[in-house]
Amino acid sequence: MVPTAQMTSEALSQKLADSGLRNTPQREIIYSILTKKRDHPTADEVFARVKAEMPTISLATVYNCLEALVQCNLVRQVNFERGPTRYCPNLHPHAHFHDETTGSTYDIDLPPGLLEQLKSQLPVGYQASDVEITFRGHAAS
Amino acid sequence: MVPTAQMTSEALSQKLADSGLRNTPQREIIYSILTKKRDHPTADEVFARVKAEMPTISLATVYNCLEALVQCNLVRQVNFERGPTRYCPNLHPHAHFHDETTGSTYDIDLPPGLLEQLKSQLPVGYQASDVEITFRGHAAS
DNA sequence: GTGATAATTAGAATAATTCTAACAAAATAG
DNA sequence: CTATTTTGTTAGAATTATTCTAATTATCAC
Repeated sequence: MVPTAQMTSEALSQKLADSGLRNTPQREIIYSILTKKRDHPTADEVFARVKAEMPTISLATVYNCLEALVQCNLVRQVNFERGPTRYCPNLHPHAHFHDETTGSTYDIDLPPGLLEQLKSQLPVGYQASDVEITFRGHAAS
Repeated sequence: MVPTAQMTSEALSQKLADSGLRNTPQREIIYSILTKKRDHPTADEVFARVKAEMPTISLATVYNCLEALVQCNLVRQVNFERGPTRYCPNLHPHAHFHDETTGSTYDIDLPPGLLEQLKSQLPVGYQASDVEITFRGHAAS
């Protein structure tokens, strides 16, 4: 996987401000946790990780901060079969692969134009703003 | 949409038996409700519809029966962004389109081989048994 | 600094689903 | 065909993930 550059505190603040939101220590830590280990953690898992650095944080704040990061397009929510929502800081269009044995989620890069190609195959009158592709199976690696 | 032939009571019983399950009046009514109006109802919506015909049925039974129909591969579960699970008797491989304005879900037929083509593009070591494609947007019709 | 606005927090509330235990129906054994 | 076992249904409690509420705290604009 290509390591993505860490966003500066200022860039994060700017992104938040663009959506009318403020930066806070909680939001910053949570965003850094998501970029540090891109394993699609749930809110509970994020809560556990952030508590190590900021023991007084509450689960409600974790949910609120994650929502703020989703609002300002720094993080995407990933859902799989009514399991808890997972959070993904990979903003490039990509699909997800769900390993049925381990429960792990992997990002899958898609050939450029594939999503547009899929959208173009919709029947007349269907205008898709987004396409979500999820693979389910077993990953060898 | 292509109207699909109604399955006979015997065929339903056979399908259930194949998975070691019995047929019951509840399972039969619920399956008929799903095939009658293929609008991807939630368990609650199925409950409301079945109560018209069988007022004494319980919501737990609706969940149990839907699960039985899923077990014997007569019905598929469809999930969208942590909303309640929806039930779909369309067994042909297909995608779903979620209308953001109405909340309706539509089946989208896919060109034959497209799912296999997608699976073949996975990195080495990723073996997908299933691919799920969900479009989100606005349907004109 | 002061008032307004926004964010955090703890705990209560909610929604969808699953579990539990009791009862009923159906299949199987004697 | 009756007894026994198995399976299915039911009502209500429990669970899980998430959201809401109200109080407190922090930050911003002046």
